[in-house]
Amino acid sequence: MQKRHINPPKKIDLVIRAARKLFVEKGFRGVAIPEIVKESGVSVGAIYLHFDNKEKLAQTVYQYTLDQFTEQFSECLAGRETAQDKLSAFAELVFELTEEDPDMMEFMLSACKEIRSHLIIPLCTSDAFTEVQQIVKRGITSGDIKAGNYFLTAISYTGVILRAADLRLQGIIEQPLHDISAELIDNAWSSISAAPLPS
Amino acid sequence: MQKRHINPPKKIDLVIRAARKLFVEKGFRGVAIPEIVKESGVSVGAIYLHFDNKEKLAQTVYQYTLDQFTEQFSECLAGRETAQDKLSAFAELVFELTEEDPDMMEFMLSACKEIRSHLIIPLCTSDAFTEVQQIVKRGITSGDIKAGNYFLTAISYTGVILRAADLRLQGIIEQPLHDISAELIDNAWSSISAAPLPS
DNA sequence: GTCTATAGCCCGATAGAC
DNA sequence: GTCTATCGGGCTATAGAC
Repeated sequence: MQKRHINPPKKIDLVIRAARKLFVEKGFRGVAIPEIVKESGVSVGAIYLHFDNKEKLAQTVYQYTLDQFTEQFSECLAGRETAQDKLSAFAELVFELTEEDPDMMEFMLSACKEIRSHLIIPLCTSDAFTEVQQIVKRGITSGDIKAGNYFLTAISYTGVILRAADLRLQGIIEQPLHDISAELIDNAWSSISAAPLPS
Repeated sequence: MQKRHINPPKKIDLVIRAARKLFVEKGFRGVAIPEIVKESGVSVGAIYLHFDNKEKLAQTVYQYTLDQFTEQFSECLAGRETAQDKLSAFAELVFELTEEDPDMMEFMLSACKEIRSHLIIPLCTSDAFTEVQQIVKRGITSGDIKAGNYFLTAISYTGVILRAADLRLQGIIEQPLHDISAELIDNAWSSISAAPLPS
């Protein structure tokens, strides 16, 4: 759908990564351009050559992050057949990214809220999240997932998963999510499953 | 525990309310003191007489908001007996506040994340949220709620509820939460309930 | 294309009259 | 206690050398 490349030329990529890291640490308005210069090694002039302004830069960071997530989610879905398996794949990806690339995850979940542009796509209408909604929709049709408003069902599942990721990113959950993912995924699935789980 | 009053003298209250509204709209760093002056009708000097600096003001707003929520939650619990009823009361309060006092709810959920003070209490260790955890803990003991880590169980329930509130505040959910609260509360409870629901 | 230097603006916090 | 006026600092974005 979007034309952006996941691997843009090196310098731009450096700027995006550095900006994302700093946005997560200090918030969009808390980061000054000179800091991005220091973190990325790219000069002010070069940054403004590639991005119209700070806001545009942040939007690019957001789109870059969304694309990254969507691509990884697509890969994770390979070989997953049932709705339950596909949703588990979503949860596992979220948990893995939370541990391995916390900047990315935190930016996706909350740092981006500071960018108040009207043009920005809300997370839950992004490709990966609409795909989750479609998985749920088909799961309802096939009888695996309880009947109901598919959007509400989808956010119930993702609500459990994303809240855990959020609390882990804030340092409130101290264990790696991998250690507790089974319990969380079980809770999330229970919230939307059609049949009671066999004990 | 804390000594703050819920109803401080009028002028301070005006400043807190105005600041919270603006923080939600534009973020902590996006709000200039002169704007708070205009919104509250209280002058710069008066603001700095009562609050050491902008950061302290934000912390006061946060504590004020938490106290407000805790007090209302306590009232809502009156007459609720079972764990399920008590958690429903939590959910209903969140939904009601999301509709009736969106500034308060949005500030509590996310605007406060911008205040990076080390002294700030995370939401889920605040009085109201630790109370939810205790409700869950007792529910596990009594057999109403499935066995497991009580903290993870609590965040699973609240995850469903808070995500719905968040999406409503962002305008992504278009119906008033009251219209869909039954389905959401059912999903949240299913995620942690010990027994399968009777169909 | 890439850099440094700086113009121009706005903000937080204070000083000092009332 | 409350106000207005203002200072000093730090920011974004640009200008202009290389």
